[in-house]
Amino acid sequence: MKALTGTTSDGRTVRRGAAVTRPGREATARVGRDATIYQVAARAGVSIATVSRVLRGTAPVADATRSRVLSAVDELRFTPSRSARSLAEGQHAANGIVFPDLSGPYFAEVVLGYEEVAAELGRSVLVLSTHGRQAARQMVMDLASRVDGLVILGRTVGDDVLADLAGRGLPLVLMARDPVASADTVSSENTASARALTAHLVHDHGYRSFAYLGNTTTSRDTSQRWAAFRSVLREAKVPVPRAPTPCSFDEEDGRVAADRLLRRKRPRALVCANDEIALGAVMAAEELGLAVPDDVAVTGWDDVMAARHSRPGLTTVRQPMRELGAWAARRLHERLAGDASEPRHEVLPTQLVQRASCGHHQKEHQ
Amino acid sequence: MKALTGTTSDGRTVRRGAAVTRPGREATARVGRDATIYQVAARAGVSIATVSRVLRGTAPVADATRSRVLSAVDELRFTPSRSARSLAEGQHAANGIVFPDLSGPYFAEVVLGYEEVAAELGRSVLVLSTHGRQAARQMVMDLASRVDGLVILGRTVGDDVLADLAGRGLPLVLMARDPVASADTVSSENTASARALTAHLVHDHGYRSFAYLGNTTTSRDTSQRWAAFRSVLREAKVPVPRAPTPCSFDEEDGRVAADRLLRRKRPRALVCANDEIALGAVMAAEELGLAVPDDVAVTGWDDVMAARHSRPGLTTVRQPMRELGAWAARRLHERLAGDASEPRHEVLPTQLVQRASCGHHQKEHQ
DNA sequence: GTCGTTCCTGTAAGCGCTTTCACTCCGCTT
DNA sequence: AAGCGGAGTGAAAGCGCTTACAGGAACGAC
Repeated sequence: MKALTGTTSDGRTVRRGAAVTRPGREATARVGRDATIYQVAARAGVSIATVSRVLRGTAPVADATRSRVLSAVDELRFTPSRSARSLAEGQHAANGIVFPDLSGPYFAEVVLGYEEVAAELGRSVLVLSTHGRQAARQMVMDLASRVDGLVILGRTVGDDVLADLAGRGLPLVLMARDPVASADTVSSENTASARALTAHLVHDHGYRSFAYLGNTTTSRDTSQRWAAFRSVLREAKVPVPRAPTPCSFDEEDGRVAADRLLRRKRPRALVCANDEIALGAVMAAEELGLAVPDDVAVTGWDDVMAARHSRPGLTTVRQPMRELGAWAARRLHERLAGDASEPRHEVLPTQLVQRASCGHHQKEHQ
Repeated sequence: MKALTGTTSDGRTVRRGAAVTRPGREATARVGRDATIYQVAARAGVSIATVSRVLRGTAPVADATRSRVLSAVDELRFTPSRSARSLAEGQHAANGIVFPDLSGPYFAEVVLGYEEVAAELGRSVLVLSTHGRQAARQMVMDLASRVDGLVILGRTVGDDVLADLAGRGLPLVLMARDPVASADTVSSENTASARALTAHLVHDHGYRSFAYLGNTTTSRDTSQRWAAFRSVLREAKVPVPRAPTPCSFDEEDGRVAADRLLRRKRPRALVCANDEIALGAVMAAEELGLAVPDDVAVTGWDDVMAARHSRPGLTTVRQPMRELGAWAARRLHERLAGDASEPRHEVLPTQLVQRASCGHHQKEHQ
């Protein structure tokens, strides 16, 4: 290492010095300039290559050298710069998840399941909620440049964006969305369970007039449920509502929509696109002096916590929210590990949960 | 631009070529190599500096040049590399949020409020849930190297980690945690509302025997509530429980803890550290054939959705969960914008929500 | 005409890592 | 005694941007 060391650290010292005095850098709140690998190398009397090797364990390093490097790292509280590493490696060791809105237990649970597995696999996770903003495309593209792979929920962004992303070779996992390009997809089962739910209402309870609450254009999940709902009614020769009663996916909107609906007609059963709408609907019914389920039956979807505690207990369909996120995280990881097999389209099972809001049963569950 | 252009693009072309053929790069799933600023520059017949200027708008560029660059960008579907930009700028344009666990409506709402504001301010957000993992320190440090600022909830990590982070000049906002170093903090009001809640139970309802359910060591919030609860009892000369009944913050644990407790003693009122525990406790009471609130009163904290829908309605204290996240995001942004003023310690107001689970009132809130 | 000025643009030096290549020792074989 | 292979290390080229600095050109003003 003779004179070389000196040269190295000197050369670098000059650079650093120049950088520090360099004007024009906006004054961020950052104060204590982090140590760089050059400083560590200088202190340990080795080259930066060796420091890197010690830290990453990519090549044998003599014990004596290693420990010198390690103490230098320690003394300087050195933490390698993530962006420099990413730039050099061409990887981020991070992946993202995009959803239309984080509100509501559904998205929260999905993100939880995702984060847990991703963290386990050593990947950082970036979240982006588009909130239906106009700038969604831009935001997603920006996110894309920070990650190695992306999970996208529902119809957050258009097919063109997906195609663009896929075209860049960015591994994608789509959730609750129709397959696009070469991306993997995960969703939970909708058709069979929506059929089972509707059949239960028609055949076990004998209801003959229905309404469906919820938007069916913003999500593949709900449009599938709506379609299954209709087909069961049609097959049973029960009047089929022309269209769903539009309503966004929160409680207040469910309450308002149900209130308006119940003042006009009086369907015997309200099938709602998710639990929050359903809970809002129950509230609206009670405000109008209608008893649930005796005057009007109500069902939800998801089986969120409040569904279990509400009065009456809400009949709903449980979907494996965390598992959806977890599956996506695992699949993305496989892709990033080099799996180039055909896209997979996973459908996770759901479960009909009968409680009191849809009517009284023989063996009451609640 | 004469021969210069040629030189530039050539020189770069050689580099790129070398990079592409360069062996050893692990085969990630990435396929379609993204375009770089060099290719855009070559195509538009300008230097990379000009491309950068067009894209960032940092200096005047002739209209003709600008449009040539823009078309090149378009044709090549160029998206600047985020890591290169971060490295050059010394900034990430991202910030992170760390919490012990994402489960439960509380954390979900905080994160939502945070994400919404951060995104609005043009910052990407990284989330990290430590899940009480051993590697928490490592994970947080890793996260720290990817962001310009960090929000940390509760006692996720030790003071030493915080000091280290702060020492590096990383702006920090602490939530629901005792002030440390020079970090800003936000929390919601605990003492006054816990006093009001307890006083209501003692004075308005006249209860004389109490239990407190929930861990008080893992969070400043709950330990403050516990302290306030005790002091009101002491002042009212009501027997004070020696210690809280330990119980983690989920429903199932609440149910189990309450079940065990109610089989031994029979406190007249159960004050719970959050709504989930309370809901679990209500369930346990009912399973034991006890009526809520007639045999045993129960109160929660947070006012999550299920609290409103449960039977009986849960008396609780509403805390501005989203606003906590939003405040943190805004404060962090101010810090990053250069605000170097004294650390702020914000306390957001809460609100006592009286429903039926604590006993019957004159004017029933339901 | 000459001399600022104002506009545009290019050159090149970083930013802080990773990794290839080359080279020096050493201990062992033949 | 010459050769070989492996272990350990350093030099330097990249990774893809941003930006200070240095002109060149066009335009008025005197």
